[in-house]
Amino acid sequence: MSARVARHDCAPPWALGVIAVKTRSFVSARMVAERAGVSRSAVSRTFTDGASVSEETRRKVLDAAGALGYHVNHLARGLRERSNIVCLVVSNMTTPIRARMVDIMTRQLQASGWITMVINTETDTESVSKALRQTLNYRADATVVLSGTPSASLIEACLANGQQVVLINRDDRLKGSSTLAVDNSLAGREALFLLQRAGCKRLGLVTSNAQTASLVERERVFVDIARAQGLNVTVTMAGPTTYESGADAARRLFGRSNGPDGVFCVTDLLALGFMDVARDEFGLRIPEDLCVVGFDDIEQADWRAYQLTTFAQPLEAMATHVVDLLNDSEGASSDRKLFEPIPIWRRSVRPGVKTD
Amino acid sequence: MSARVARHDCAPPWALGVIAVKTRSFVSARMVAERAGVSRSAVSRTFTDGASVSEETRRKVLDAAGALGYHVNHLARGLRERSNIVCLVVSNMTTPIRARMVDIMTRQLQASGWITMVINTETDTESVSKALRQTLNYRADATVVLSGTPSASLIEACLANGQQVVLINRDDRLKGSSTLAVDNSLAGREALFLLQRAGCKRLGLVTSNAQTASLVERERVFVDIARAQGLNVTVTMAGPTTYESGADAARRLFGRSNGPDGVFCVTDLLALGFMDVARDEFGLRIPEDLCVVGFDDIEQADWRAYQLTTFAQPLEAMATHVVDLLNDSEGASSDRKLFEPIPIWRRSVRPGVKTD
DNA sequence: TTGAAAGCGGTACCAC
DNA sequence: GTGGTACCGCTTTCAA
Repeated sequence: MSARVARHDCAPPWALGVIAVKTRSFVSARMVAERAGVSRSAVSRTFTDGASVSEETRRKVLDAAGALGYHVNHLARGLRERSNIVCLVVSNMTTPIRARMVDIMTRQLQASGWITMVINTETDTESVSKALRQTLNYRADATVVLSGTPSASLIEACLANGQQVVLINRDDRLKGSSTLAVDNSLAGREALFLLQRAGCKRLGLVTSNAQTASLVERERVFVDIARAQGLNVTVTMAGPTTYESGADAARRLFGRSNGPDGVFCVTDLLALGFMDVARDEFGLRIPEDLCVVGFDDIEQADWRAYQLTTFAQPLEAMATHVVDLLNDSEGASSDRKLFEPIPIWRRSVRPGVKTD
Repeated sequence: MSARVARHDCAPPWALGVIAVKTRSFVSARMVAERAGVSRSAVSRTFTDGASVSEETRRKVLDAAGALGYHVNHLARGLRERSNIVCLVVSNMTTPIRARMVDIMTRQLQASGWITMVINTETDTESVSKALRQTLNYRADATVVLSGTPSASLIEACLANGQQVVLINRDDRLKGSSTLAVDNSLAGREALFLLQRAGCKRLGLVTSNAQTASLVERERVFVDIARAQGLNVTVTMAGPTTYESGADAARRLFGRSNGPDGVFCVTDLLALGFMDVARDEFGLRIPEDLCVVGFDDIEQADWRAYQLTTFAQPLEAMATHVVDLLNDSEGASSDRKLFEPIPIWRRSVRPGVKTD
């Protein structure tokens, strides 16, 4: 691990009154008790919710605590009870959608009294494993996996240790873990519908090589339904789930004759890169010559340069559900909840010719 | 706080061998010791770096630990020694630049053996206070403030409790805390130089109402130097540090006659909104009619729709410095390190007429 | 090398 | 209501 050496290079707490120089180290309940002239138990009770302390004692304790700068040690508390720690496992944190997920999750967890340990992982299993072990080391009460691909065995270790495990937008549906996901097939179906209604004839689909369950599902449904209707779909997979991959996809698709006039990009980031190249390098007008649908509704999709029609994930609702799950703990552990993506209408798809 | 009730609603560990049903709760060293037929001390030593265990014992312990799924309890360990926890205080996490900071910081901290607790705060002092108290509750060894405005008194509480405190890009230079910042005056100066070299005559500056030390400094230097040269600068402050504010700023600046032809936006996000409106709503060509310089070098600045000339913060180097600071702990606690922003040349500023 | 025992900071249970 | 005590899980002397 780390190569740090420093230990308690400072006066022990009980030397406090004597030395009084640069105290260092944390204040303990014992110190507060001494100063307040009460027992440690009294101090503990003062800071415990269902207490039973006289107003008098309470005040003395609070005064002493304030003067000393006392803070209850949750590490010690977590020794007997729950640690109140939630581990958030996430990869690709800089992606706008992921950043928002982390933002919303941490915010809601915090508001509900949890403390969040963020484990930032590469997508590969190895680094997730290392990370998850930390989860266990710190006795997290729960692990929430936003992304990355943890090995089933490790998740099982978390479960075996009594942790709650919540998987978001992933397929591995392990016994004992809760899963929440966005209804990707709905998005795929709806995307196709939007493009068809706009009168698009030559359909394209742009995806990444990440091949996440979510991505694959969106693609599958879009393509299947289209083909069932006798429509061909040109599928392009240009690289990771990035702006650049979207740009590359556009070059491939329009580099040959007869490019598509309606494209579903399984991610906004792909869509934005795709749009830029379609316009700049191939002179296509959006939505006149080309309609584009994305997924995620990242902030940039609303920027004037794009105005991308897309689907929003109900992130706040999803986070609320996670928090509820954790707070219940008993409540229906091994379930799967599906959230409906919300279509966001902007200008990258033509208004559509009503045919009713 | 939270309203959760559940306690150890499960068989005690020592019932394991007997009941063997849905074990739950964490495995302890004692259980490993029993199974391995050694003392608890032996188990502890096996997992301590400078151990002194016979190969035989070690193997027995590791076998038992593996079978039981044992993980050292860092909470208990942190009771006597350092907790190895670092608190990362951050606000506005969805902002691209902030997301990257969090990403890089967590990654490097992790790599160096630290575990990161993320405290997501509104920018207001109150919520930061609440958050920082958590820091103390969990006995974090250090607190790293990426953004938000913690009250000086709380920071002092952290310091008094022996925490290391590192402030990034903030001005509050408290005794005992380390500060790292980007050289904002250099950026302001350089931005002005770029615009002048491009032949811009009517200068503008777009900032936000956040009035961070960093933002103020960039503005101050840009404006001061320009005025010292007899050039006037129109300063616009449209709202928070967002894309929309940049857009609004453009509307204000170009809504009247004789708008600027060279603008320094103190943040990329402002710059991108500014560019979109300048082009779409006022028909200005960039860089022919209008030159724009930003700051941060967020990913979007490199997108084809923008190609913004800007300054990058050397985030990796900064994170490395933070980690070094934490690992040293002794090393020059109360210092301030300045990092040079790196100019990134793109196409939002004209090549510039050399005049040498 | 090993095991026993003390202590880290709290909370819960116990009499008083 | 209050203080004493046991115990949470670990590391660390200290003898053996």
